[in-house]
Amino acid sequence: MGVTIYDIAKEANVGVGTVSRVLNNHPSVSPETRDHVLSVAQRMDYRPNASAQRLARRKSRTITAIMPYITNYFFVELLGGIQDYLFERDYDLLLYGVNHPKQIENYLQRSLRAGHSDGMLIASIDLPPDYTQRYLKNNFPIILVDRFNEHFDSLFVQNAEGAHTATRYLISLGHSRVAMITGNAETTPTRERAEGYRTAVAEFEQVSSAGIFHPVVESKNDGFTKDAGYEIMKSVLALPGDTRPTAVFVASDIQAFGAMHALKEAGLRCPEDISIVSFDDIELAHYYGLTTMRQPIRRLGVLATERLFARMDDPGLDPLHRRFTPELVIRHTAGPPPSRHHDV
Amino acid sequence: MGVTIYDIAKEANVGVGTVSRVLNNHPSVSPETRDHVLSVAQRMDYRPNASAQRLARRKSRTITAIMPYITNYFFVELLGGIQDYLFERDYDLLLYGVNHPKQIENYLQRSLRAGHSDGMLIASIDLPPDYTQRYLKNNFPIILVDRFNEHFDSLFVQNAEGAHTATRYLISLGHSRVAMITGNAETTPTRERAEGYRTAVAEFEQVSSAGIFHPVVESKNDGFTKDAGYEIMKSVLALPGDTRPTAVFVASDIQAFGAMHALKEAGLRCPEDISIVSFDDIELAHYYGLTTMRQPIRRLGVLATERLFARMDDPGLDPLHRRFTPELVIRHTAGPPPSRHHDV
DNA sequence: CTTACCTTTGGAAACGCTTCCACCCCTTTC
DNA sequence: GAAAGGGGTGGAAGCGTTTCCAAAGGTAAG
Repeated sequence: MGVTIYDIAKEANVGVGTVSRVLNNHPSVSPETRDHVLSVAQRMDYRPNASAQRLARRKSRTITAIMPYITNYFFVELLGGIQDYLFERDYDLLLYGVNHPKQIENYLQRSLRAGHSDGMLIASIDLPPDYTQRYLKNNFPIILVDRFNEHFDSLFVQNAEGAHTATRYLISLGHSRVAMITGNAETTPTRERAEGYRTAVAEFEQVSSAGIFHPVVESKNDGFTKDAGYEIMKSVLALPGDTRPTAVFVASDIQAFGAMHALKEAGLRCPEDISIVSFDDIELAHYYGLTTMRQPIRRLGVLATERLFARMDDPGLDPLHRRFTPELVIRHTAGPPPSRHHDV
Repeated sequence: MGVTIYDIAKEANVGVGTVSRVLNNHPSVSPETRDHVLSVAQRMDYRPNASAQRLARRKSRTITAIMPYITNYFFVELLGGIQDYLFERDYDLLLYGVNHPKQIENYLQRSLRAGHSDGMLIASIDLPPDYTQRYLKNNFPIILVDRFNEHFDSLFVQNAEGAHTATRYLISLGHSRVAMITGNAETTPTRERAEGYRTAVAEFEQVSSAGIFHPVVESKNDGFTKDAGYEIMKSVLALPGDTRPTAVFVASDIQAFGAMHALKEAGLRCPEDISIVSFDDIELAHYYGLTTMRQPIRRLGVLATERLFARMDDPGLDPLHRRFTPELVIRHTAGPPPSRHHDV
């Protein structure tokens, strides 16, 4: 049906080898032959067959990315970074967006087919152990983003350190009763950020924790939603007066939006009545004056892809584990606790 | 290097045809042969070669999606719909995200290679005329989303009608001096929505327009950003008192957020002092009580993909043009104009 | 004039699968 | 007992490239 290089070869009175060389800009072709073949190809509206090229080259010029559709901004930012890099390299991107955890296994399975793609980026997903083995065995180039695995290149932010910094900042403002609002209990970011929070609280004798609050029911997006933040903050506010925190570390900006809404509804002001520091620094955070921990998401995408190409070039590379320290961005949602505030 | 069906055939003492039939669940294989071949394949850790399959089948089981990274929410929602559908069908998604308009040409070029993908979804992008011809000539299955083209299936929202409804709603509340805030002038959604706005205003003698306001300088995302909304609203507020509108139709939720911020900064309340109706109904709109026109984005993604599969099955289908009417979602940012308000 | 080398070329083999055709053997039917 | 049919199988051909090898022709050196 389509025009093949054989058709071109016949029409141009040359061999298929020559046609192929012309089309691939191979140096050893005379200029006249090149021009002639090119003009014939154009005239016949030749379109190379991608599948045949992939098979013959044993390269797909495609990479796969697997990531959850969770927390939109993260996804879009990361993808933007990845695609910028791929565009330069003329690589295609095969995207597996995870809407439901059950899809992960299926996606990993598909990615295992030979010649499917030349490498893979896995973001915000814990790689199942059996697949760890299989990928290692095939020596398939894999980079983990926002997750750590000793066997693979991993780029991730230091959740615990970030949470620690955020909590210490609240304490440094004078708060002695703090709380944490976070996502579903068993998830990696929640676990790590809670750890940082606990450590910070434990460092100060005079500071006590009013608790770490999770969504009551397992909620979507690992619990990192505005609605979850709203509901959780309501239950925090329902605490008896003397056990109620004056400051809350919220594990994500998106939850912080919900939490602030609950505050407003309860007639409380932020930061005058309750201070909030959150995590992520999504675009809207700037807009709503959120004091938060910044993650360099787009940069993570670019660097991960860069590393993937390095590994595709040289699969023997030792796993590289690169941590990024989130940075405190001070805006207007955290201040001194009410008592002190009144002293001023 | 990898295990091929020839290796399996030899090991299992059968022909390659049989191996292929087993792996593809072809009916005419005896149960014993099937089990035996399957166990050999498993033992040898056989992984089919995707490129070879694509070449031999003349099908890639992949579809391409091209869309701008503009207005995050739209992108993510649409992609979610597309991927849900593809997952069921066991198809892969090749994503070309457009960060810069110059990339479009390159992406279209790549998609033109034979065997690259079985069909394509193009969202929020005007197809260049020369490519229209080329795709038509190849009879390549293409679906347009959020854009209209007579030659291809198109699914799109009725921007003009939506804008018309929004503006009429403001007028029905009693506003007689309204304005519109929108994106960069030459873009399709801006053009269409402005048209609906103009029509609505023209229908009422007693109503006058305070103008249609675009970003002063061309801004990113076609001008649909919070910052643009903020800046534009500031210039609207700078209008002399008697020419200042009491209601504004903002062409996107994201700009409305910025506009509301400008209002707040100027000490004005919404809707008491100035009413706002916007367009899109992104997730946050609900949260901030925005009265807006809802677009069924995710549904658009699902239906577009469904149609793409129908077309891949039968490329002879006549182009289908399906319009979706945006729906007015009344929340709390639009009310009667100040004068009337005081009368109450 | 011979040898050596370089540039350019043609074409076969390989990539790893699917599919079609021919064939075998076993039932069923008359 | 012969003919017809059908399930199961082997293997060749084909998908459309790339790449390697051999060879042709030309030029430079001896």
